[in-house]
Amino acid sequence: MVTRERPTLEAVARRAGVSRATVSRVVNGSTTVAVAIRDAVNQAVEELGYVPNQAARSLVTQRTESIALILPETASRVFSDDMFFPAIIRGVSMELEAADKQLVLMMAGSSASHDRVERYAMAGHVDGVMFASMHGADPLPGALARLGIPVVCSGRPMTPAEFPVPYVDVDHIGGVASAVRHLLAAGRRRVATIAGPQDMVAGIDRLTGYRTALDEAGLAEHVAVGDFTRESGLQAMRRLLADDPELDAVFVASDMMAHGALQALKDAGRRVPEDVSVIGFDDFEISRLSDPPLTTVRQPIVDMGRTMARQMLGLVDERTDVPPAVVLPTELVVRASA
Amino acid sequence: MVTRERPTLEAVARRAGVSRATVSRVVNGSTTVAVAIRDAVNQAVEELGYVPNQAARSLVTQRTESIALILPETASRVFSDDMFFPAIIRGVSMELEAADKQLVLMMAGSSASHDRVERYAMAGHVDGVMFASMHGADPLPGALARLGIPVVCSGRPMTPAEFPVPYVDVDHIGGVASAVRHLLAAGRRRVATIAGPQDMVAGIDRLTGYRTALDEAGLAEHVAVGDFTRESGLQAMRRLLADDPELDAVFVASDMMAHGALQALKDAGRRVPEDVSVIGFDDFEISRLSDPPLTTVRQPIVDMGRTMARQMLGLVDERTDVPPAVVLPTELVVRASA
DNA sequence: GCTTTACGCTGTACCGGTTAAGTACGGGCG
DNA sequence: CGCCCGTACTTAACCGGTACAGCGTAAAGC
Repeated sequence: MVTRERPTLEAVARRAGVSRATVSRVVNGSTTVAVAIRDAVNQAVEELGYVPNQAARSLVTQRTESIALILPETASRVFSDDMFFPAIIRGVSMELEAADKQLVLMMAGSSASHDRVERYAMAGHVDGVMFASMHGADPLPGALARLGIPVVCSGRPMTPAEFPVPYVDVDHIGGVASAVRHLLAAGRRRVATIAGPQDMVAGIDRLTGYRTALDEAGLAEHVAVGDFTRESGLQAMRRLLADDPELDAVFVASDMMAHGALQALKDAGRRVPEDVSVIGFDDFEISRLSDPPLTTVRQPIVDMGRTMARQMLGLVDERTDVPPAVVLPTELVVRASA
Repeated sequence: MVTRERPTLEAVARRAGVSRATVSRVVNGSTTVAVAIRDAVNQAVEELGYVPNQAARSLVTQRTESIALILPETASRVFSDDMFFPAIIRGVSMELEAADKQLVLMMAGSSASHDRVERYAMAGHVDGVMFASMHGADPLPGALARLGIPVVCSGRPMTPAEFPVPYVDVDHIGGVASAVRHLLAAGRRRVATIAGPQDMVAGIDRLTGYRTALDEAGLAEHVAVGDFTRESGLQAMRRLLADDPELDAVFVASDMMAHGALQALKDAGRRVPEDVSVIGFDDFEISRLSDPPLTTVRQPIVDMGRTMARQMLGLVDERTDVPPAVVLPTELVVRASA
């Protein structure tokens, strides 16, 4: 490997016949440089193909211009993770790119990798850390924030955090409630739900939304709990049907579970939506393609990523107007299943 | 933001009553340090919570311990991208993590971002660059390699590259050929294909595999071209059926297109696999769940990621045994559709 | 005409590590 | 006993930038 010598400031300075400091000012776009000199420097930069060395720059500025995004390396990978995280990454990446910051991706989950993340952030390798974790009880975000490192989370933290961390979340409760109201407005009266895991904010809040809407209507609730996977949705739907063969609608707390539920309903000879209406949550691409296409609550995942990134950029710039919490709206997407 | 002062080598040295150099040697695990001193230093490190500053280290070692992964930011996002890249990322990430290297993610595609990537790599911010691009005609990998920067590509480059770049690919041709032979062995004789875009290696090679197997059997080929999307698969299947209503099998060059084809076949009243056998390529999760479950050629995407990363690690270590090309095996996964 | 002020550039001290060269010291050997 | 040598540490010179103090020059002020 020939790693061609990269030209340094010094080299550019010599060639342009000025001092290192002047070249630095030109490169960093200072205004107080005479036009003639600026042009000469720029020409030298051009000719030598000079690119500033980031390590040297970081050393003195104490900034790296890069931001870490931590993904939980869920030991048992859930299929929906493969739909969720890419969208988050895309959103984050768009926003960071616009700000000319770099994105460093890290997996965390094991306590070993926890340490890794902490040490990494402490080593000053990044200017801030974003958590795409959906498990809100993680102590790491708070720990880093306590150390003065800018942190943003996706999803409201579950523990009321002694050290509060800015977060962005979506309006689970409002979205679910309006979905359930949609079912009620269509005349459904035996509305069940397949809830998500109750140790995640997303699972909890979506169940709350369901309860809210049912309370309003004075109807009895009917809950089965799944773990967001398709298989668990299938099982949960079977249980619901066994408990109440007459149910006429079900709100399912994730699209993957909803697809499992559709399968169970088909197996049980129920027609969707004629016999049973189904509404999911997520609005993944596949939900447009299922049979029938799934009515679902869309959460703006790419926007979550963008928003996280924007908050992060605000934090690293030490702006004071960074909101401690942003809750993005959800939207009911009506298709054939309800 | 209180950015608590991070302790430096100097601080640790003072506390341990030794010189900076000695602390450095302890931290980097040099053997020529007396046990007593080593322990004293380690204790001081512990007490102060010392973490070496990466920028300072990089400045002198000329290594950053991080590797970039470039994803093409396909302007018109294809759904399958959302299945492919996460798997690549996962593979890469596993391997890099094991080697204690960081992963920097960058999107590229626009020529502006091209520049960005080039400057970024040149700035010495990463030790090497991996391209997860599937469009093999990109000049950037070659350009970086020429500058002496370690580069690895996923997918055989299309242009025979004046400056060769190590790559990892899968055995498209062999996998497709065995899929088609599977169809022939089941007695199918009018075997069509829905090919991928002919400006991508994956599209070209998979078509070649189909042709190879059909040539062997002395059968006529029947080709429609899609662009790897579900919709294009649906359209292509319609064309194939219109051209030859008697066809009894089709190899489809991607799972997404295969799902479109299944739809078109259903619309046309054909039963799968009774009337028409269908085989896809990719083995995405959804293919297990389709109706009928899709027989498909699996490509080991996570392994591709791992392999890329391993090659990259070899390159940055300047090992001489880094293979210029690795071709991973594909595997026919037989389900109900063929 | 001489001082004051502003401007624009240079010199240089850092940033926090690594590492080659230098030094102190104890032990083996002639 | 003096010499040499290896071991284990310290000293100091970088790495490649940034930023601040300082200085020369020219325009403005009186």
